[in-house]
Amino acid sequence: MPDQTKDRIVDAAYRTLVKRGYHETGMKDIAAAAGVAPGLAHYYFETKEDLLVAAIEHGCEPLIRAWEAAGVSLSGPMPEDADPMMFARMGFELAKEELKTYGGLFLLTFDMFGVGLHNPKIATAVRTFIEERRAFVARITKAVIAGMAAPPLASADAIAAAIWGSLHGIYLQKVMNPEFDAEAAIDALSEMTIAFATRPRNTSREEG
Amino acid sequence: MPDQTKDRIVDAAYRTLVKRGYHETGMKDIAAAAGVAPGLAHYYFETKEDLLVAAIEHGCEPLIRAWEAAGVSLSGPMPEDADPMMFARMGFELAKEELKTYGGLFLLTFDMFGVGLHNPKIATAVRTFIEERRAFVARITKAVIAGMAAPPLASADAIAAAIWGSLHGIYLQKVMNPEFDAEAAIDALSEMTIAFATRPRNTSREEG
DNA sequence: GGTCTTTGATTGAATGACCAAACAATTTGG
DNA sequence: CCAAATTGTTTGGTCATTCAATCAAAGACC
Repeated sequence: MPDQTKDRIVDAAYRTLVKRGYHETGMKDIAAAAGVAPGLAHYYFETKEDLLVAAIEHGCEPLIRAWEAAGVSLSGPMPEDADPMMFARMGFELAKEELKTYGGLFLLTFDMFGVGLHNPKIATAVRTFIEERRAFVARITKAVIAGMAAPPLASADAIAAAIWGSLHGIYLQKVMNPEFDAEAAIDALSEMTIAFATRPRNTSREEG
Repeated sequence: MPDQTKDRIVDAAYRTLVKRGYHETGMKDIAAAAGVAPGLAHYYFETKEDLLVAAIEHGCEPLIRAWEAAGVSLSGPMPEDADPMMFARMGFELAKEELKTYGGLFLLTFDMFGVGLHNPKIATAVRTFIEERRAFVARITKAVIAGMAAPPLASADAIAAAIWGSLHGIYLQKVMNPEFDAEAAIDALSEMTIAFATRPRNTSREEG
């Protein structure tokens, strides 16, 4: 029952951290939620920080599995045969879906960002978290650009950073205010992005 | 010397909070940085939270003054005579400038977001902070849309939310990793946005 | 098969430190 | 002389982490 216990602790940590936030939940709270003595949390995780990143990874699992069920892997390459524009459209649709289904995860993610601002261990976790996902968007972006009639001035990486950033800026607004219409914002982003990707060659060029 | 002292405390709070973060700085640290007894911080600010929002407002002042020097006020209306596209372009340029000049402010802002996730008083401060700035972007967006040959499907508010979100998503990446090329990302966002705003009428329409 | 030993899991209390806020006392300035 | 400003300590509580002690199960030895 040892591994199972560890999982129980991580799951309890996830639920408690989502509900109360990193700085507002103590190790005791997590241990209590897992039905376990306070000391045991430290037996499996040296520090509270380690438990936070474990909780986030735990929370991301279903989301990553959803993506792979849709035929995309976070770290793997793009399927050669598929239409990259289809992935882009699907990405925006999935983003809307995720926000509805995994709201707690986004809450915890922004909490982690906040902690990472002044906590070196969490900061490196945040950096790899961001880079991994941004690189994923960049892969799709690159494929889309390859098929554009009028290729953009900006690099695929820069565009990917803007798109990933926009999605997370929208998530932020939603997390801070549940009344906020995140779907409309993602639709707007989708409209702009897709219009840009499918514009005809003769459009007048702009300089940044 | 009473008001002056209060300002000294707010300024010390701003500097300390930027350097060490909300949860890592104590009232004593702030008081010490202001060269003042610990109790005095509580004399002027009931709670640490109040001091945080005061520090943020203090940090935003130069930025707002810079905008007004450029002829725009955060809360006021758009100037009737000016070209809205010019404001849009200028906005992106100013965003790049701000990130270079007021990096500490953005750090503290994201810290505030993180605190606001589970702190009601800060949460309302964050919501008005976001709404104020998003409304500002929406005003420009509305004016730009009015001049578009092919008006968008999305509402001005939704587009503004996507653009404001994108900027802050880019700020986030920069704050979490100083190596990140935020200027390139803002240029990419600018290119996409302006291309979308200036596209000709006959572009094929997309559905979200 | 029955004791002895080891190992890892688990407990719950103790440690040591920190901090926001409250407060009583002192100073300053008008 | 009074009120506002300022001090520095006290209070009351929290929290991550440590640690010695218990427990259960699995071998090892006879």
